[in-house]
Amino acid sequence: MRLTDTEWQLMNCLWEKHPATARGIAGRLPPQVKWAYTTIRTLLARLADKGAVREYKEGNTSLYEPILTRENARRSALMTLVNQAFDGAYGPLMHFLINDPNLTPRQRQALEEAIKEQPEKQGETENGGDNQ
Amino acid sequence: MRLTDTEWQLMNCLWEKHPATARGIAGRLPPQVKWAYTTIRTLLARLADKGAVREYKEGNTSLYEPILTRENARRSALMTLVNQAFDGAYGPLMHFLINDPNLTPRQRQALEEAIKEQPEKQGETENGGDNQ
DNA sequence: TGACTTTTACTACATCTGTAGTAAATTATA
DNA sequence: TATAATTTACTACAGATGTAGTAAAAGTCA
Repeated sequence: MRLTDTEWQLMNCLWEKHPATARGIAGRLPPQVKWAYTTIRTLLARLADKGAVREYKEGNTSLYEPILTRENARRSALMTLVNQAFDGAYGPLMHFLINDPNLTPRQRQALEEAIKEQPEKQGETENGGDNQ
Repeated sequence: MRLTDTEWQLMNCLWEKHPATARGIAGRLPPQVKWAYTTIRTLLARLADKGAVREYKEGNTSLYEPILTRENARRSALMTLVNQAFDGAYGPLMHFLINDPNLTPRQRQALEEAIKEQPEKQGETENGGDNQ
């Protein structure tokens, strides 16, 4: 399951608190995000189409609930990144992380330890059952 | 600079060897990827538009060369991921990594060390000058 | 109950992405 | 130097994404 930028924003709100109404989500979006109410509805409908959320009615009002877990969404986003940008292996990703300038020396050292025994080509597992 | 899926494929070829012709790139794409020659040209033109590659002529033939570095492309892809999926902080990402089932116990242990002194909210730096 | 406010159900529309096709110009080749 | 193969320069077009708008139905409140 791939999420778009806007879908991540909504899902982040939903994971934080659910079930939620469109209005409720609107209230918990980051302050810079100023979407029309109908925009939020449109995006939620698309998420429901994809099977990432479930929509049900309470009286006349729609409530939304995540089906896709945060865990799984993260896993597949990370796999996508690793596959496209890091040769499909965690090793290069970790190498990259240890060169990040805002790591502390101790963190860097610990990461180096982790990489030492990195087997070849981890993370090449091609999206098999990443949903739910 | 954001790259799309197809753009990553081309850039990966270009970083590996450049300058390169469209035909040459076609030859170095992964075998499952079977794009028409003109598709590759279209994508390269879009990359040139974005300023990710430079296109120049050798006689009648176009040669391409990356302008965006692999390093920077990786950095910004990682930042995007961290921002949208991991609360804008490396900590949760690392937590996630240590729970990956195909880590060795020693790696896991080393990563745990790295996380211990994780400062709050790293990686929240909002895409400021991530190009070039 | 009449007048707002909210919600729903649809529709809209520009841009971006994936994936070419065509015609004309250039280059290689028999 | 015809003919074939390659490259260029443009155009095309469907599906995904971002971002709403409108009209009608339902709910709320004076």
